[in-house]
Amino acid sequence: MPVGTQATVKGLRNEALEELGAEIILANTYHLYLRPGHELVHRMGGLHKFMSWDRAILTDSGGFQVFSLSELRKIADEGVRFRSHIDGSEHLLTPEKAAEIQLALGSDIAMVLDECIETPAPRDKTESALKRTTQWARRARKYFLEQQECLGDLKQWQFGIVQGATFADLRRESAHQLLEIDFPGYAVGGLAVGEPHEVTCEMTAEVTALLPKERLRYLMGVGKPEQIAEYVALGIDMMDCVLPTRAARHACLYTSQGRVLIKNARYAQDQNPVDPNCTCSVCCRYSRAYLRHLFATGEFTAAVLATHHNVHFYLDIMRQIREAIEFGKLAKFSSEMRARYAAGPA
RNA sequence: GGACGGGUGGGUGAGUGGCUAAAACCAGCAGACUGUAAAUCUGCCGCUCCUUGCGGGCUACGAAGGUUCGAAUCCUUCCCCGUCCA
Repeated sequence: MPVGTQATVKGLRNEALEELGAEIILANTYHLYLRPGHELVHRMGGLHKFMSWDRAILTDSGGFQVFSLSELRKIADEGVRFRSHIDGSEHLLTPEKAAEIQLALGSDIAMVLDECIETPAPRDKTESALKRTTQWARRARKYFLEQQECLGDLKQWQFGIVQGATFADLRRESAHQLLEIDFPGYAVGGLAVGEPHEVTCEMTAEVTALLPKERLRYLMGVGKPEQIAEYVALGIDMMDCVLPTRAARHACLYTSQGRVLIKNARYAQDQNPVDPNCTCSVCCRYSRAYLRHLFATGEFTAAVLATHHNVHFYLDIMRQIREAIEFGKLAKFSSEMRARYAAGPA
């Protein structure tokens, strides 16, 4: 899932996303609540209409902002009190409020508010964050079901989020508690935020072992190209990551041959496409030398083209994974990807 | 011809006796980025040597001399550039 925090995937028009085959994108509750405001979006006919995107949208709850904006918020059992990073105003985000905002936005999948903490984290801190996340999930679910009752047939799905940092038993406990609450889909949160990749995999495996295969299992905020197939092999169905879009803006291109840091002087006269094996419209038309020049001169087309390529590359990885699964070759594909990226920049 | 002002590292531009191989910014080179406060952030950026150290040597603030223990900073002469006056 390409990430479009502010109701846009940075650097791409929706036409491009459609052409690239994106079926679902992410948007963010906290950010859209602050600006332009969920009520405004609701009045404009909902997020899909507002941003002119009729494919699926998943809205993150603001739980990640508990982690990333840690200096601007205070957590209590009631919810999270944020000081706006835009104008300093204070806002209380409760599990109910986060659900309400997402209902107003009208996303297809809403996430419950969770407390995402850094890893590694001490056990007592993890336990209290986990306890709170479960309580919040319960409250969010209750609110959501009441609204559903009250408003009739709601198409939106609500997902719970497993926490527990790097403690296997706490991860299992979290999963069990969420299963008890009963969600149509489950996410694994609070990973890839500091711990080694092997630990990310271990924790993911602990959780997917407990979550039902018939329901969607979503690993939040991952990953690097070479890690994606591994997560799928562990039972993950959905992922989102800012890496393809952010790295693109920072001149890092992902290719079939590894990373290409396109600003490097070595590409100044390179007439080859970014990735000779890529079929995206950027690789079909432009050279490495030209892309490097666009970055060197600070043209925003640089970011546009790079983002287009990277998102194509990521979505193509997913297409290849589906194909590999059909042919029973997922493990082989996964190890090939790891080998390709082991060497570092191409 | 005269009166002022000014010449600093690839660029812009601080510095007006020692803490200055010389601020800051830009350019250049390299790196990081994982539910986006990110078109962001970090490191290097005169040459050279080694035992790679808050190490040694050399060169450097228009040029050449001088004063001083010590000069980008003070003095002298010269050369450039800008503005104004004739």
